[in-house]
Amino acid sequence: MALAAFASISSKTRLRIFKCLVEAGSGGLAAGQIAAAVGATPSRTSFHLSNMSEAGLVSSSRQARQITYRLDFKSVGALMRYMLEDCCNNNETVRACCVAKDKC
Amino acid sequence: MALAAFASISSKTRLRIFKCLVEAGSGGLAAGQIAAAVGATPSRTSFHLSNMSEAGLVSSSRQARQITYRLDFKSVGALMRYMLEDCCNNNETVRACCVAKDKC
DNA sequence: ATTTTATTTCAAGGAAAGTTGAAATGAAAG
DNA sequence: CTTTCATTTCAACTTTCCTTGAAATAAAAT
Repeated sequence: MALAAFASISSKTRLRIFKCLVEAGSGGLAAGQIAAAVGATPSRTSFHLSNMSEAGLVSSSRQARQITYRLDFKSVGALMRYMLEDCCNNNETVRACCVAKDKC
Repeated sequence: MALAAFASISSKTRLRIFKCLVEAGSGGLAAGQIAAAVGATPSRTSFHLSNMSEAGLVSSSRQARQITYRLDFKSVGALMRYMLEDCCNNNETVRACCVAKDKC
């Protein structure tokens, strides 16, 4: 799942969608609004959103005709934790960057 | 640079190399040792190492015939910070996961 | 029922990345 | 200066991913 998440956010368009959804917060955004915000076609946006969904980065729910996408902040947190703990073995240099900006 | 770094660690083999270099610590490992450790051919390993080098994740230096690769822990820390700060806008849920395991 | 709006799915073509094995480089040793 | 060892580069092939535009689905309004 971590590999898929890393692959997902390594696309320029998807990282833009990601940031967009961070700004939107827990309320999320409809697919069409996301497409407009990042300047991509609906079908391309839909493609990228389902990629992000498979990677566990976003969740979705339908309200009438619109489908709202929300960033799964817990899942993103778990990804960061995986990186820090499982990949970096809690390395101090890396950990310090996560705690305070000036340590980095 | 962040995009390249995410793309780099989204490959199974490269993530294995990454973990291998975390274990090796600041002393690093020679290319051949890395290849043996991850069970990949020298040429494939070399390919992946130069990908990681371009992404800024590792540095290298030659000692006689061997080339030692080291993980750039500062660069990894900066990547984590970028993710937390620039991408996630210091979101509390995400930040909590980086600070303490039980919060995640 | 038909139309409109929002979104997804599909097929096809193009671009990028991964793999392999052989050849090339660079450095030390005989 | 030829051989050996460690690593990289290259070419060819395969696989995977991205993009586009058209068609399909899903829900609401007329």
